[in-house]
Amino acid sequence: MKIKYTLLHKDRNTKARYGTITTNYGTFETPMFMPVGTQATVKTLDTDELKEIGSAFILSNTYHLWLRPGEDIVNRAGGLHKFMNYYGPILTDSGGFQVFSLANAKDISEEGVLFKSHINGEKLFLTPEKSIEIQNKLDSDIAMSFDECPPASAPYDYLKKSVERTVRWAKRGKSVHKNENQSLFGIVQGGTYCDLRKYSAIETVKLGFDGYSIGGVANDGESKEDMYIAIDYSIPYLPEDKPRYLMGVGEPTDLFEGVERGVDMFDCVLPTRLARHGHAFTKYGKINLKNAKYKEDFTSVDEHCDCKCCKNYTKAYIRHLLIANETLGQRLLSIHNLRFLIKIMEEIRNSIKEDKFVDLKREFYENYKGER
RNA sequence: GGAGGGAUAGCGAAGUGGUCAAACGCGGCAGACUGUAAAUCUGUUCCUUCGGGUUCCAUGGUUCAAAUCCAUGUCCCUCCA
Repeated sequence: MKIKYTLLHKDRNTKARYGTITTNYGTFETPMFMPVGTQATVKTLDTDELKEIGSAFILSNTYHLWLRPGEDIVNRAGGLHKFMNYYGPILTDSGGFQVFSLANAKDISEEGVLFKSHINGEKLFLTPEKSIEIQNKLDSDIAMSFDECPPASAPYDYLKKSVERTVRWAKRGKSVHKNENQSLFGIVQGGTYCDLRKYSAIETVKLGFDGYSIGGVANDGESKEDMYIAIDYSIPYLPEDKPRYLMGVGEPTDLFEGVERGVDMFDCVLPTRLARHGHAFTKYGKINLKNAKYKEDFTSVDEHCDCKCCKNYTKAYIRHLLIANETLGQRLLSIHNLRFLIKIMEEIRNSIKEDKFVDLKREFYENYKGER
């Protein structure tokens, strides 16, 4: 079946909303944060651990799985869930972001995008139709339309052409989407331009998708303000009865800002990447566990956290693991950072239900400062 | 006892008359990271009141100039007896 979004409560003071998404793997509350598992794995975690920290949807990536191991292998394995042993909902990104992020993917035409494989340099051509076909075979619960994700610094004229083409790509992708067990989302682009966001949203919504994403907001040194503007320019044109997904975001404060503006779904590599690089989110801000000041700090990473890293280990131990290049350190911090964001979302949902989102946000910001 | 090789910044290791406060690696200290080409990348690492000061085992010497050449000493390594 397709996913079903149910709007259950609108916050009295902001555009924040509480709802549920029903999937083949159960019903999950929104707003939600989705861990990223590009290559059919949330780096360093196994699927039991994902369940333990309360993850619902996780992401995977069309481009990466297309290259390796290939969508046919995943398909013959019985689909992505079975292949990776994750029996929860999975969303696959279309490869659109890779058009932007891979240095070798520069040849963009109406037909599609010419990539040079980052693995072996092989020339590969990805089209909107191909992306959807691959995602059909991967058998994710939500497929994303193939979009171009240009940097916000791109000139207006380019962004305009790109947005128009992305709408045409969305239409082409939708026309070949056959998997009745899979939902399909459209993506709103348009940088920080009000008219482009409006055009992109209205035209994409006309095509009729199961949900709508706001893309191109976390690129290329773009400022926070630009991100918030892009959301504000897009949301008014999205239907209330479909989920809104802010792609590639974010930091703890970004989640609050997004929810406040009416976003239901978020994903970001940051919690896991920061973890692998030794950084942890805490109630009082981000900390770098590799810093010498934690050498003899025998307290937990975040005393307010209920994850197994914080319940069982000390900063000094985690630091030792990181410095000694032991992967357990990266694993434990990944678990913590993901749990931190997922727990924020739990608190956010509860606050919306009681119309206290503004209070929760204020309280969070009062505590969450820079480095501690 | 004989023959030879070596001692360079926290460690390893280049450099064999001036362009050397001394390559490079590791270690140390910090920073970046937002739909993951990312267990990655960047900066920094003798002292300094930022003018400069003091270094390449020690001492003495040659030279306008020495980590680099010479002498002596100390310590280390290899081989032969």
